[in-house]
Amino acid sequence: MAQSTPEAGSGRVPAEAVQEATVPVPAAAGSGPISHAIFRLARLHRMFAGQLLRRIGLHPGQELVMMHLWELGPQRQTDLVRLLDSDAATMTRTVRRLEQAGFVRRRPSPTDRRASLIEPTAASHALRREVEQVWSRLEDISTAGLSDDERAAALRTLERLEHNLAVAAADSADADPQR
Amino acid sequence: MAQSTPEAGSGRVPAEAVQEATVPVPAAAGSGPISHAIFRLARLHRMFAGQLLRRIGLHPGQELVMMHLWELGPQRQTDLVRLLDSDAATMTRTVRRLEQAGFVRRRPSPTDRRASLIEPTAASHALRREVEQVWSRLEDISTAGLSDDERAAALRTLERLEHNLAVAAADSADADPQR
DNA sequence: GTCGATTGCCTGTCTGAACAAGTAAATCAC
DNA sequence: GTGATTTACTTGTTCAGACAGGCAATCGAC
Repeated sequence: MAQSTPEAGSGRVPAEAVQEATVPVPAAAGSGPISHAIFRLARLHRMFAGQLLRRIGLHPGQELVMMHLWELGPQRQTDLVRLLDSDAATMTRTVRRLEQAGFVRRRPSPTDRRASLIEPTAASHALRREVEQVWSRLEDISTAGLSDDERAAALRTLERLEHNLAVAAADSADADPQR
Repeated sequence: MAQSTPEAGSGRVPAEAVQEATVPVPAAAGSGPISHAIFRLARLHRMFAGQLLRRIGLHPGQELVMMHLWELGPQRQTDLVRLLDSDAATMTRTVRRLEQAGFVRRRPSPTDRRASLIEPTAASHALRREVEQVWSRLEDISTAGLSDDERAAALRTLERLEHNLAVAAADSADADPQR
């Protein structure tokens, strides 16, 4: 988040200052306004989520692993990778850190000696409500001042952009099938 | 991006498969639908930008530094940090890598012996058009099938969400001014 | 059964991003 | 001018994420 607001620290933040901080890339923004907006929104959103998660002892990304484990029960790493559309290498390290933090435990799979089952610990269940509060807080903040209709419209917009990118990714993926 | 589409690789990707890949977090998504949509959109967008940038020899983030240098001319690192709303430490390393890649050069500031001026090299100017093409391509893909009105509406939506988060960030920043 | 391919997982490496801490130069207060 | 503070930058550490490579267990074709 860097220095957030250099001139702040004392009193109220004027609306212009917020507007300023909202548009950190005024110069090169002319090129792709929507792309730039996605980029900036993503930055802020991730930063905010990171702040909230830090207070409960999780790093961004770890909460998603835990949520899946809480909902679905013990999973192999491969399953987690598929659920999160993540990377096996990243999952190896994320699980190890969660294990070191005491939030998950590994148990050898009874049917496949290559795999191990990752399961949430009892200690982790205390986190669950906090994680849900973080998500709910994030949602409230993001959609502050929006009516139900506007939220539905915003969701459709986001999903439409996502769908466009997903289709393009799938197209370019089977355009060069060298993997 | 991981394995994109496990069952693909042969022919066309059915719409359901795209939809599947579009929603990698179906389970825990019920909590904050908009937050989740932002998260997924951001992931895809970043991944796509990364793919395009990789072909021209840049890593995500580096292109923003270069765009500012091309537009504004030589800048101190502090200026770049402020323009990108980034971090001084990150900027130190990013500039070093761009320097090693031959895209920027450092020159000591004539007026401030603490600072150095970062300037784009002649070699870097060949990149400029390619970077602009990447941004334009990304914009086209993201907004495919949207009318001008819909693009404007999407932009307003994104900026509204961004504004909400920016205000909340500013508020929580001057709520605890211990920094 | 045996051999080859696939699957599950790990390590190494490189990148951005964030935080903490430190150094050196410039600026401000007196 | 002297001392305290601020500024510009660097380094160290830790995290996620992506890619390459590698090992061992499993599965499939034969």
